[in-house]
Amino acid sequence: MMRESQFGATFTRQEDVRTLNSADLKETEDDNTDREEEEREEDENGLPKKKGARKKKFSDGHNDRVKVRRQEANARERSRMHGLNDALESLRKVVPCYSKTQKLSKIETLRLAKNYIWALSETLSAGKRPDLLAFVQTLCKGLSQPTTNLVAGCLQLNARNFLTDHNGDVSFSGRPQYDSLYPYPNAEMATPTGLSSGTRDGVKPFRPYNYYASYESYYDSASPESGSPHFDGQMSPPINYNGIFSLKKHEDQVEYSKNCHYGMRYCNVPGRGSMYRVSPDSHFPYDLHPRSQSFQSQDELNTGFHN
DNA sequence: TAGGCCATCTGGTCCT
DNA sequence: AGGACCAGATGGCCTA
Repeated sequence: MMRESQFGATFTRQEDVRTLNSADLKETEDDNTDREEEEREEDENGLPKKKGARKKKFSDGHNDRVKVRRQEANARERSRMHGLNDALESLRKVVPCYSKTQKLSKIETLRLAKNYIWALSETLSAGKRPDLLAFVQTLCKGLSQPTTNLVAGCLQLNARNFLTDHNGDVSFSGRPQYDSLYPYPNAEMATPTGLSSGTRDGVKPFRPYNYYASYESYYDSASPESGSPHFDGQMSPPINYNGIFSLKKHEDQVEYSKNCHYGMRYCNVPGRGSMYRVSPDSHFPYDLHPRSQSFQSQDELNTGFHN
């Protein structure tokens, strides 16, 4: 069954030129090849009309060569597309949201990359430290809601979202992530190595939440009086390392780069020699890979933000 | 089940 | 002539 094309102009042409799948190919390829030089004339409706069965016969050897060339072209095309996908995968790893299990689609990856470049350019041209919310808004422009949620979720990664268990593994605490941006009144700040009682025992049930809408409402409501969130003077513009934003000082970024050439999932926990990982039974929806250094920086971020 | 995303096949066009 | 690139068609898989 022919799928209706959304482009009417090409549809009429495609009615006559049926695209063949691999199964069809075997049956009709020889026939199509034979018609290659068939002469045509127009009928009373101006449509091409077959003049007659003047098929040019090709040898089996020629037909075989045609088949082989087509197969080779298919292989090249596959290889080309794989190269394209590899490049896209590389791009996924450097845009501000990388998850191995919940991959961004191709189009969303390109959109996010474009926004990221734009946001960084704006930061550079402004010559001052960016407002995180404005940065996030730029980042999420034109993205689908799920992708916006994913990006927002990535940006809200917080040290207190991860608990170190007795094995040294790191699991998600289950605390709603929007707490990091919208703390409950009197919420305590957690330390990198532990949580206050209010976070672990008082876990609030996760509920659907529109991150982007919350960003917007917060941002829109910000006034000079209330003050949009600012970071303290030690913060740098948000820099992405394999999907995790960092506001750490530059020397720490350099240090991180030296230690983590292959991305955060290969970073060792200081003093333990094992890797951080998100517990499989965690409630965190993405298999993000927190790096040890991010613990302090994320708290710095939140401290600065909350203040 | 519909819709989104993806891989693959395919023929057309352009370039070397 | 042959390869690269492109876009349309198609079917499979997954998810809401």
